Amino acid sequence: MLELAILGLLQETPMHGYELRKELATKLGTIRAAISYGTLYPTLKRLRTAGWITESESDPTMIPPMTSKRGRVVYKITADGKERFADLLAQAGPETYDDAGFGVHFAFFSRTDRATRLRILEGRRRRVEERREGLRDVLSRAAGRLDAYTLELQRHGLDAAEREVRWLEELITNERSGRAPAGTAGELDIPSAEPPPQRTAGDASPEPPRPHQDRP
Amino acid sequence: MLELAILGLLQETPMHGYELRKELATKLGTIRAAISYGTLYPTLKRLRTAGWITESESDPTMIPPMTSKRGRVVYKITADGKERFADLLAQAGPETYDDAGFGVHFAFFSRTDRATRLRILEGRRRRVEERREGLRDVLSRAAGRLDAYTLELQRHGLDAAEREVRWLEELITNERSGRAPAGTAGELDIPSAEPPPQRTAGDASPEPPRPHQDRP
DNA sequence: GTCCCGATGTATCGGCCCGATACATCGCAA
DNA sequence: TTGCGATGTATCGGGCCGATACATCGGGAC
Repeated sequence: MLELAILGLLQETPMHGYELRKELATKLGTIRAAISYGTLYPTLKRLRTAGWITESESDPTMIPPMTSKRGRVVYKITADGKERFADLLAQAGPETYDDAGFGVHFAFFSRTDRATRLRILEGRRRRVEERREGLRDVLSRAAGRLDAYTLELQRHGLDAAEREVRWLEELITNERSGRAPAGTAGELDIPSAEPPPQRTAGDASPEPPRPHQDRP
Repeated sequence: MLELAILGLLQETPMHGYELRKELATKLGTIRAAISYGTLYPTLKRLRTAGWITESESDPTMIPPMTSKRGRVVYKITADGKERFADLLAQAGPETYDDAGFGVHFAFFSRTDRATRLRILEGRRRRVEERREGLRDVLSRAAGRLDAYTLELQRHGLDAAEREVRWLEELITNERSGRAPAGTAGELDIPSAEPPPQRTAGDASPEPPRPHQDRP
């Protein structure tokens, strides 16, 4: 999951680790507070070994605020890396629908075609609905077995789940209303051995989402 | 964190692994869907090594639905384990206030004294408030730098954070109104080298929480 | 009758990710 | 000039996960 996020950010511009961490924190602020260096650097090494990115010493004269010759390593995405990024964006496994996975995918929706966006949104919705049903079951059937605090926790969780389903519903409606994407509401998971044509960048998402009513 | 949860459940009644996993799933349904066996069994082994629990082959004649002589291992908490559980419940580190840590602690609030409950509730509130402020900052200052989908994600996250703060506020008010716990609202983190007197079980939480308005 | 399937049950392995820690430099203010 | 906070790279032990393997039990399909 982190792999996808890193590739996505490096697609915009090359960066060194520290910078990357900060960008990651603001882009994924909802998902995780800040990525640990104990995660970041090993992951970067892994990506480098795989050939998705390159490491290089930064040219000291190019960085205005830093005149030093210290070892700042700048990471840059490769052509293979861009391909990999596109693959990861388009393909959706089970881990695409948990909190972290969905968040990362969603954060890069502006680089995802509408069909994939819908597929992921609906997959996530299904996941949250299941969670919601589970909580409802517990609250109705096992209510007597649990103490008041545990029940309160479940209630709060149920509330959050219901709210997220509604949010997803709005987003899905929005996506569809842009223009109906060929298929009707029936069959949503096309086998899709091939990811969509993948034009290099900045083609998708003509209209932005605005499903949230502004709170005063 | 899992350690606390296991000790807490085994305090109620001895269990074997499979059962434990199911109980864990219903008790912590909001926190994590279901604990992995790849986590559960190593953790149980760790707890056994530490002396907090004992493993024993179940007496086949005692289990009504199962007449077999198969190797079902029943885990039981020890006296040391109960002490350990009380310690973990009372002491709160930084990890007590993240999603998972807070959830587990909250789930066992009925076995926690009021002072500790308040301390944890307020610590969690502070944590969520920080998160909320961070999201507000991003939404106001860095709005231009981010695409519409990323912003929508932040908005949804901010909404959830605001909602949780309100929830915590209600819970805190509730706790306080039960009876004012000696100290005023000023100093909340007593050094507390010793956990509260620890009467073996079933003493805390005279009145249950009901901060949630019933939705129809 | 028997055959297979889903629930029950225990256990390991590779891998991701985290917090703690160590170390070094830069700009700035006391 | 001293020292502190931000910047910057990196490793280590350990928790937790998903995938996998293996075995038994009760019951329904055939």
